[in-house]
Parts: sequence; structure tokens; C-alpha cells
Amino acid sequence: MPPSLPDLTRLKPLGGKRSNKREQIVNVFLRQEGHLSADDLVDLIRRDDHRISRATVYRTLQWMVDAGIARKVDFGEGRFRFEHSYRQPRHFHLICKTCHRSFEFLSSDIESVVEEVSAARGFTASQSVVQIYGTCEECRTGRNSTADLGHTDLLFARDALRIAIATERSGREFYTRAARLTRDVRGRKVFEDLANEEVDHLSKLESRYAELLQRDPKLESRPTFLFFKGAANGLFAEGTERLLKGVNDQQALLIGIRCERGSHQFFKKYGERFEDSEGKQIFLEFADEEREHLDLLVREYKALVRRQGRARRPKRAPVSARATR
Amino acid sequence: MPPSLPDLTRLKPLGGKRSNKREQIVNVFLRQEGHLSADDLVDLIRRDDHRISRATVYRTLQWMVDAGIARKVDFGEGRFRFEHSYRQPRHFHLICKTCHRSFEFLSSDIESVVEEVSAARGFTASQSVVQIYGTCEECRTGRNSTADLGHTDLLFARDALRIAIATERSGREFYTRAARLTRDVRGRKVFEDLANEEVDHLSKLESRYAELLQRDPKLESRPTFLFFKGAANGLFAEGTERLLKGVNDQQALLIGIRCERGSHQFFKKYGERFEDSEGKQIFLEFADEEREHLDLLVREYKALVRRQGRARRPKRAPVSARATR
DNA sequence: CTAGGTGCAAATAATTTGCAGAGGC
DNA sequence: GCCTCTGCAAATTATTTGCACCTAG
Repeated sequence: MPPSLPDLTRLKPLGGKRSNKREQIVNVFLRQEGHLSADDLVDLIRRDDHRISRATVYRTLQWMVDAGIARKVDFGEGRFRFEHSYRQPRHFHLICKTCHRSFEFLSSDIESVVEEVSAARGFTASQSVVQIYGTCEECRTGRNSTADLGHTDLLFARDALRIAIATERSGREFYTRAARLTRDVRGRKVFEDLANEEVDHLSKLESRYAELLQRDPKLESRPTFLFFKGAANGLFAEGTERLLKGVNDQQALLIGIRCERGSHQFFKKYGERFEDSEGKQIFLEFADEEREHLDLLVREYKALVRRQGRARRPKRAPVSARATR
Repeated sequence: MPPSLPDLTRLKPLGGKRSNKREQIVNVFLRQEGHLSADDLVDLIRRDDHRISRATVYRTLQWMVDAGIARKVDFGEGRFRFEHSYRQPRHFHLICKTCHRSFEFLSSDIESVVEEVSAARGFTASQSVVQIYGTCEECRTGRNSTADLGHTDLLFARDALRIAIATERSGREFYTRAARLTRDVRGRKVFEDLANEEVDHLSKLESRYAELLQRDPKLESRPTFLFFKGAANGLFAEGTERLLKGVNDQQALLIGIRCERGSHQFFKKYGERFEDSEGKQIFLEFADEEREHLDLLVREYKALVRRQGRARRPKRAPVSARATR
């Protein structure tokens, strides 16, 4: 399935005038998937039109890179290849040395190491290249297994949503457990309310996910695109339940505040790390929603303190119940 | 400071016969540091000897790559560069787009993502390339700050030892704390013994570290080479102390066994991940020592059970006191 | 009309290769 | 003497450029 095509008339102002040849080359390029070399593209074009020069293809490829339709990638073959970049987030590559195909993925954890290393060495990073060379499943087993990824912006959005949903679920479970454990009536009420809010929020995310699935029927079955350790662990720590027993309403709100703040910062940080794309938006919107919820809880807490006076602070442990990583 | 040079007479058997030109080229290459292009090398050689052909330099570079003295690296400049590989672990690069120098680092976390992604996509990875493009500190600030790394095998060993030491320290502290908390006399004795063993082991590691420092006086001040999140976090979880109070000797031994097993697996896994080098050896030796300690504890535990019969198992939480990641 | 697009052929740039002669064992 | 190394020049490969011509706005 060809990815959704950019409107060329919109891209035109980015440089130069309308031209048959250029349009023809761009169209052929966009219709292909995978990573084409200049030569591959020349061959493809020549099937339609015998009278196209190599130089024009090179010049058009350069134009596409400038216009943001294509990205030049170097797989160490001694020549460059070009991949779509219109609504395709920057990503990393697995490269099969046998069939020379390449497979794309994103990793928050790698981005995070890149930040860490750059900071440690006083380096200002502008772009990073990660390439894993080896043998793909198909080349190793002979079976035809590796379904193509489709449009990566959609995949990124899907994986971002999955992570947000997993986080919400883990939050809901934490609050539900907390409500069951807390002996103080008002403390329990706070946790119950928090759990209900998570349920609301969760259903919003789930309907958004369903909506996404309608845009590509095979979307759910495609392989993971965004790898994200922080999410897999779940954000709530185990083994702190017994400390929740004696929590009152003020303390429960403080716990909620810590949780929402952690979640907000977490998604904000990860969202900011990526290029402009739908997936990034999902992260940032989710971060915003957590922020709103956080602000609400803070207001509630302040009101409570105004009414009741400040109670003794909860014990140390529950405060770190949610890892902020 | 030039890295320690390989004995060329030993490398000779790897292919071909002794030759003046080749030896001359190899010597000039090994005397340089940084990443040379074929052309850089030709220029350097021509200072000594005017009558050397470009083709010979290319052929010798290829020979060096085959012999394991050099590694061909592609920084996307449209030509290859060559770096030392004799006793230099494979690593990743930060590449300054302004001064075109490059800086090396290793990251366990990236290796771990590479494994995870490859497994998820059924890919067999054989090699990976990570390049961070940007601007180095010196180019940005004008100050001359970035000390060169020196011999990376030494750095790798240094960082591996630092991690092992940090782990040992955290183990010692955990057992000391546990001994202080445990009410049962025999349980306390077990933790005290464990803490003492960690002290012994720690002093061994520290003297090895001191020995390493003697090989390069500036070693300690060089920047971090191996980035390793697993270590930074510390391997022992906080907040489980209160559960240690009621632990008896059998239970204490079981906790020790879990800890040592975690540590063993952790270092084995990370050691195996790297290329042959001194740093890798340190990881693997450390893993072995943990394994020996583990076996000892297991024997002790079995003996205890034989004498006392099986006591009730300790509560769930202490068992996961040490994260195995 | 005129700026920019296009084709062709020649130029570049890094690297490789064929071949004849030189040199180590 | 044999086998490999070496130099030189020519070949190769991917990409770029100069220049005359063409075409859309």
C-alpha cells in the first residue's frame, strides 16, 4: 500500500517551477516503498519514459531532499539510498546484508542514551544514525515472514497510544488497589475518585486507538516500531501496598499528585525527543492531559489544606510509589 | 600518546610476507591517532618516502583491516576512514560536523536495545553502527577542553572495574543494613558474614583498579567511555528494610543467593555483549567470582537445611530486594 | 522574455584493477 | 625461481557540472 501522498502543489513553492519530468520522477519515487538508490530510480523511470537523463534524476532527488519528501541515507554500500520522509518520522535501521533490504524502528532508550552521552561529553547532537547490520528472518529461514511496516507515522502513533494506554491502565490498577487498602474513609474516597478519572481517561485513549485502527486495517498486526523500555516496566512500583493502609485524604491526594506529575514529565520528555509527527503529538497531548489532571489535584489539595489545616505528611515510601525514571 | 603498538612480527603470519613498504605504512598508521582517510595516510607517508603509490596504501589498508589492526569506518563523507582496532574495543562515535573529529564511546544500554529490537524482528545482528552528528565542545565554546581518550581498551577496563566496584559497595551496604535490622541472631550473623565477604572482594577489585591506574597516569581523569545505566541505579532496591526484621538464617542465605545470582547473571550478560578485550574479561571474571560465591552460599544453604529442616520461606518482598534487571 | 529545468558529455573523486617489473625467501 | 609486493596507468562507480537548449509562467 502506498503511503498517503503529499500534495505536490503545496510542495511546489519550496523551490522551482512545475515541470513534467520532475513530477514524473517524484511520482514514481513516492509510489515505491523501501530504499531506492539513484540508479534504481533511473531504471524505474526508464520503464515509463526512455528519454530521461541520470543527471535529472540526481537533481530531482536533491530537490526532494530539500523539499522534505525524501531523506538521503547511507548504508555503507558506497552509494546513497533515498527513503520517503513525508510524514515518516526519522528512525533507525536494521539492514540485511543478504537481501540488502532494510527495516525501520524507533527507540526511546537509544535517544535517551544519545542525550546522556552528548551531555557527558559536552557535545551538541543534531542528528543520529543507528544501523544494525545482520541477516533478516526471511533470508535466514527462507520463509516469507517480514510483513512490511506500512506508514511509519501511523505506527508511531499506534505505539505511542499503546504506551499511553498501558500507563493509564497501570495507574487505574494502582489507584484501585490503593482504594482497597486504605482504611481511612476519606483517603479511600480520594483513591476511588482517582481510579474513576483514570477509567474515563482510558476510554478516551481507547477510542482514539480504535479510530487509528480504522485508518489501516492491518495496523494492529504490524510489528513493533517504537521500542520503549520505560513503558514495559510499568510505572508503578510493587510492594508498597502495605504502606497505604494508614493514608488519609491529604496524603492520598499528594500521592496522586506525585503520580500525575511523574507521568506528565515522563511523556513530555519522551514526546519532545521526537520529530514532528502524529506520534509525537500523542505523547505531548497525553503529557498535557496529565498536566491538567495534576493541576486539578493540586487545587483540590490546596483547598483541603485550607479547610483542614496541614495534616502530617505521609510516610516516605508511598511518595515514590510511581517511578519517575 | 601513541597506543601500545602490536608486535608486527606476530601479525605477519596473518598473511603475506615481510615487506619494507607495508611495514613503513603500518608504522606510520599506528603512530597516528584519530581517524585517517586513505589520502591522509598517503600524505603522511609521502613525507618520509616520495615514491609510494596510492594503490599500495589502499592495498595495505585492506591488509590491515584483514589482519585486525585497522577498522574501516564510514562517517558519511563519501570516503572511508580508518581507525586502530588492535586492542581497541568496537565502539560508537560522536562526530563533529565542524572540525570533523570524532569521539568514541560504548553503551551497554544501546547494545541491549539492539538485542531487543533484533529479537523482536527475528533479525540476527552481526554488527552495529551508532553515530551521533553535531558540534563538539571545543568548536562551540572555542576552549580547548576535550582531552583525547587514550587507549580505549584501558578505558573500557577502567569503567568495567568502576561498575564492579560500585556494585560491590552497594552489596556491602545492603548486607550491613540488613545485619543491623535483622532481629534473629543467626540471620544477623549470615548478613554480617555476607557483608565481610563483600569487603574482601571489594578490596581485591580496588587493588586491581589501582594497578590499572599505574598503566596510565591520566587514566582516572579521562572522560567516561562506557555508559551503563544499569550500574548507575545501584542494584539494591530501597524501602525493603522493614521487611528484613523477621528474617532467620535460612532466609538470610536465600536473600544472599538471590543477590549473588542477580549479580552473576547481570555481569555475565553484559560481559558477553562486548568484543574480546580487557574490559570484557573484567566483566566475565567478576561474573565468575559472583558465581563462585553463589555456589558457596548454595552449599551452605543446603547444609543448613539438612541440619535444621526447611524453615518457612521468607516473605515475598526481600527476595526481590536486588533488582536483576 | 527569462529563470529555471533538462540532456548530453565531460569532469570529479574515491577506490580498484591489470600488468609488468622488483624484491624477499 | 617462485610468489608476492609494488608502481603506474587505466578502469570503475557514483555523483556532479558546464553548457547549449528547451519550456513554463
